[in-house]
Amino acid sequence: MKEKPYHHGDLRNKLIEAGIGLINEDGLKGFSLRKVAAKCNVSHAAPYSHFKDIDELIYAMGEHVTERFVEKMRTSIRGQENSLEATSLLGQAYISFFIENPQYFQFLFYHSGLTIDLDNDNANDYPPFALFRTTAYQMFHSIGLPEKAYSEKLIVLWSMVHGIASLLTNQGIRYSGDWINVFINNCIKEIE
Amino acid sequence: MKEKPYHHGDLRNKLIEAGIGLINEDGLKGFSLRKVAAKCNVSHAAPYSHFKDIDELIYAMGEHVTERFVEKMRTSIRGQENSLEATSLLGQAYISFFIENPQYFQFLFYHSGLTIDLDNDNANDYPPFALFRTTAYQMFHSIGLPEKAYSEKLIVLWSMVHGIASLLTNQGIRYSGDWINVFINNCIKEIE
DNA sequence: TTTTTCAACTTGACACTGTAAAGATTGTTT
DNA sequence: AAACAATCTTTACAGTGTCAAGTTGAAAAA
Repeated sequence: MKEKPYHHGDLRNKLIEAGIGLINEDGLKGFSLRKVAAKCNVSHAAPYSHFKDIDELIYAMGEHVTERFVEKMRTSIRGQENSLEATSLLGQAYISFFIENPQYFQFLFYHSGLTIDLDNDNANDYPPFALFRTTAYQMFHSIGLPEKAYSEKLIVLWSMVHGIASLLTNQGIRYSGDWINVFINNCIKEIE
Repeated sequence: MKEKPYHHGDLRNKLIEAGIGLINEDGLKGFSLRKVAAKCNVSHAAPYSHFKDIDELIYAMGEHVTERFVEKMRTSIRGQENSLEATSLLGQAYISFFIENPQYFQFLFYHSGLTIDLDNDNANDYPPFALFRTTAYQMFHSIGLPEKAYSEKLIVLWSMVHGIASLLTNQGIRYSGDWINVFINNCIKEIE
């Protein structure tokens, strides 16, 4: 509705959606620009009207997935007043998102070209991380943690959640389903 | 010395070494079977005498890198009697290995095709993990942790170390150098 | 010694990939 | 109506993995 660029509809957005769909179907290895174009019934060079190269399409797909990702995190803490509980819920949402979409972890963090700056607390940074930080900081405040330790404790917490997601979504690593709860429980313990 | 297959020397091993070298130089994106063959002064189809396809070469490269990886972990605890200290050292070696070779994390865990079974304590599993488990279990014993909690605590510990390595070696994530020590210190705290 | 054998390697081909250049299409602007 | 500009197609090229057929040469068999 925003932009109807041409007689074929809004190809740009359709390419992004088709690209994400292709990753869900064929995985990262089977991904190709020409397949995405074919999925949209356009010629193989049509994407070049909207993206400089394949990496720019992949980046746009990454932004799109990130939006869904942060949206899931947001809804997971909607109406939650207790910041300790909220931090735990965010961690669970973080992990659940990648368990529900196992392809996305590798895609987001190793292919999409996104950049995260862990040093600047207020830079234009990665929304999921910013959300996690805001909530965690409230929690740190509520439990009386000295402000000096905030950023350190935050990174440790996040790396733990991130590491769990990494292990659980790694294609080569097998585990029984119950590990998820084990992780989350330990995550909560770590927070307290 | 073991096997001199043919008049061109032991191509199989040279392909593996050249492949690892190529990843160090051009990164994972620039990797190709034909480049590896060219690096060995051999025709583009020659690798097929030693590997069924490119994935089999990559897997062999993964095994080779894993050997170096576990070797570094082993030497890091050589002569160390204190199991708590040893566990900490293993964690540091784990992280250091990937900081020294930033390409290897993504390669090992997302391209090499290695498989890890977190459920079986005595399966023919991933050597770095097996080493970490053995040492951590000794440490658990020494601090009097109930045996029932061993495997849980182990996975939590490892996912933390793994998550730190993941974040610190991610190309898109920027951080100031000091985070490494912050992580390690917190890791030690978590172990105690 | 001569011959046979056979794994290791080369050559050539194929389908597929990303991408660039040039041309065609069509809505918008002048 | 004419010019424009954005969107899409066609064509082309270098690079990729992989297969099939041919070549080589060292070691085994005669």
